[in-house]
Amino acid sequence: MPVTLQELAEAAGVSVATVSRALSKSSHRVKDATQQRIMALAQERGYRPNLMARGLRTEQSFTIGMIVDNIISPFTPTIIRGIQDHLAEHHYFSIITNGDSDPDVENEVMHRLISRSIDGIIFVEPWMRGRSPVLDVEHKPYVVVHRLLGGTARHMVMVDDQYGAHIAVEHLLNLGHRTIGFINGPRGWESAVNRLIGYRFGLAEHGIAYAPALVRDGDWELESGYAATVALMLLPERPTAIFAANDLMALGAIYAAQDAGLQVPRDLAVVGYDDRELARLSRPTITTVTLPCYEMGRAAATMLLQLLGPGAAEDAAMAIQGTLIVRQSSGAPEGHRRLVS
Amino acid sequence: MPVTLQELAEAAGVSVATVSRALSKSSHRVKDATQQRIMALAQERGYRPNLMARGLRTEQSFTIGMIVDNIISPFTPTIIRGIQDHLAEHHYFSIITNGDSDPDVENEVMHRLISRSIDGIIFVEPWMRGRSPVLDVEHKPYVVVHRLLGGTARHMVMVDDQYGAHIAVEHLLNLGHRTIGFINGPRGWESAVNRLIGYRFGLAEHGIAYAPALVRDGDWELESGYAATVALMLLPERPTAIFAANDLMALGAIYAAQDAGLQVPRDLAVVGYDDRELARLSRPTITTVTLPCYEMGRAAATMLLQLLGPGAAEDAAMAIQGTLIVRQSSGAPEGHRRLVS
DNA sequence: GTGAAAGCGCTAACAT
DNA sequence: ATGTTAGCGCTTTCAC
Repeated sequence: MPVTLQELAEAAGVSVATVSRALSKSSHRVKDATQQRIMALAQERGYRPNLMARGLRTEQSFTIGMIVDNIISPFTPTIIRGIQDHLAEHHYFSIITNGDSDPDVENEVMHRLISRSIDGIIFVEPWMRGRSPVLDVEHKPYVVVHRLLGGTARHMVMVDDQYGAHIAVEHLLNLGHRTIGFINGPRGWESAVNRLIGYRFGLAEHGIAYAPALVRDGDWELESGYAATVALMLLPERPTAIFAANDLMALGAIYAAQDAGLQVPRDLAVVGYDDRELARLSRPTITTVTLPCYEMGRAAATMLLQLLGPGAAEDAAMAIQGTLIVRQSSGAPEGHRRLVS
Repeated sequence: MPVTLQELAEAAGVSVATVSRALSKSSHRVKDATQQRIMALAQERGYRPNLMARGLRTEQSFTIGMIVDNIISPFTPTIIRGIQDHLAEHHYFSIITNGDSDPDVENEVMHRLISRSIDGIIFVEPWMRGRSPVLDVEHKPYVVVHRLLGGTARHMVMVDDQYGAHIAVEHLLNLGHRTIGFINGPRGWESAVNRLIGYRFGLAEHGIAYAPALVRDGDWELESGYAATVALMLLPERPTAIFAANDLMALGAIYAAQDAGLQVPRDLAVVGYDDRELARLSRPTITTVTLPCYEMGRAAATMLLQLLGPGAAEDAAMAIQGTLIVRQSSGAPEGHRRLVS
């Protein structure tokens, strides 16, 4: 049977109140001698507070809920890890549940989490529209990470997609490319919109006119990258480089180029996005922009714990920047000097 | 403020005990009329039981702990998903923590989980040796999934690696191969030992003598698969097929073959293990044996909930079988992925 | 500086 | 069939 405060109190010859005070940094002070004695005793008997009892009393569980869309999805585990590492440093634990792309499931799960007296919630790629009336009413703070389909949340952490697309395109421009195809994600995705902005901004900076024909909408899958590349190769002014909005489509682009007898990067440079494992394994390896999942997770956890602390809860939206990882698939095109590594 | 039993009791004009009984299937019966009235009232006011309070009383939290080695690892999320899906069906939640390949961390985390009154624990690829004195003393049941470094646990769910290796080799034998190289994992890994047994058993079944020279130890990484293949190709009796103990090394084998001017599968057939994403993306796509992570997770959760229920807790060890996925690398006639839609 | 006592929301043994 | 009561382990006034 686990050791309780009462047992400690009897053994030390004091009251439970004193033991409680000695073990937690309470406002009331305890005489140093007794404090030492009690702490030694607790150590010796292996006392561990019953957190359910404490939570019942203090209305604080040191547990937060996480509603992820699906834990089996490429970026989610890394985001979770970022969250958990920060939580662990503050002695918080997390209960993770899947929302399964269903607002009803998310809603039900939210209630069940509240039922467990969690202190707050982090939504990872949720399907709800950014505001949760339920949580607002219950005064449970929440933070949204990575994706938000419409609406805005008061507290959120996103990727800086404009920046990411910008550095990708800039890399190709610095290599001397002037005709750069862009295989984007499907219309309607926030990240697709922002990556297009970043792409256009990069071109504009270098005084290159935007040509809509160079932009194709993929669906994030390899096949769509392949098809888009085939189409781009048929253009009168053939692109010498392609920026794909994710690594999967970039790999499709590479396969299409190879099937057309082109060599990557010699005949066609390719840059991806996400830095998935495949970008390190493919031949050639793929130059890509990292999705800063771990950092986003950490940022979200930091934000939530701040909300849990004292002080005003101001609205906050963070955008985390990825970095460019240069690999084999991008290279200086023939006749051009490599300007930046 | 959340609705409590007491509020419901006052509103219904009965005692809290009656409300409690009406809402939970207690052994004591409540008059149908009052029961209906109370349930309607609870529904109307959105009553949700405070699970911390209930847990404090019943010593049951309907929460289990999960200690995974690292949530960012290829198989873990799928195992977790399997566990969570089964738990959800029984209204259990799970608290997931990382053990980080460190028995001390695992131990500390275990204590902190107990402190939260979890009902049981599932270890996913743990570093502890199979038995936890702490949990045994606390009478907290636990199940180990997927990997166990030495020792045995009373309750565990593993992969049937002998079977997996067997069907892989059998596939190659059925294709007519007689000299089959085997790139295994490092010595000392349980799964490497078992996969070797499966390999040898497959050969023996077809009356083929075991040739130690055909077996190489890799370290699970792509490069080791590459190096092993280069070595195997130099043998006097060159293998016409290679079975690699994971997909990464299989990809290394394919690259080595390609660099040697050989075509896969025409000149060398390759079979992997795990069915990672890369097996579907590489060129050629890789024939492989699935690691039944989801099923293992489900089995583990089932086992644990059984332990939590009434009845004797017999020791149990399950081995789950994967299946063979035939793709291009072993010469599947119609295993080609469609690239253009 | 320490103790006594109340109570968080719930269930279960004991009454009626 | 329902009410009364005790208590799970803890924190926190309120006394002294």
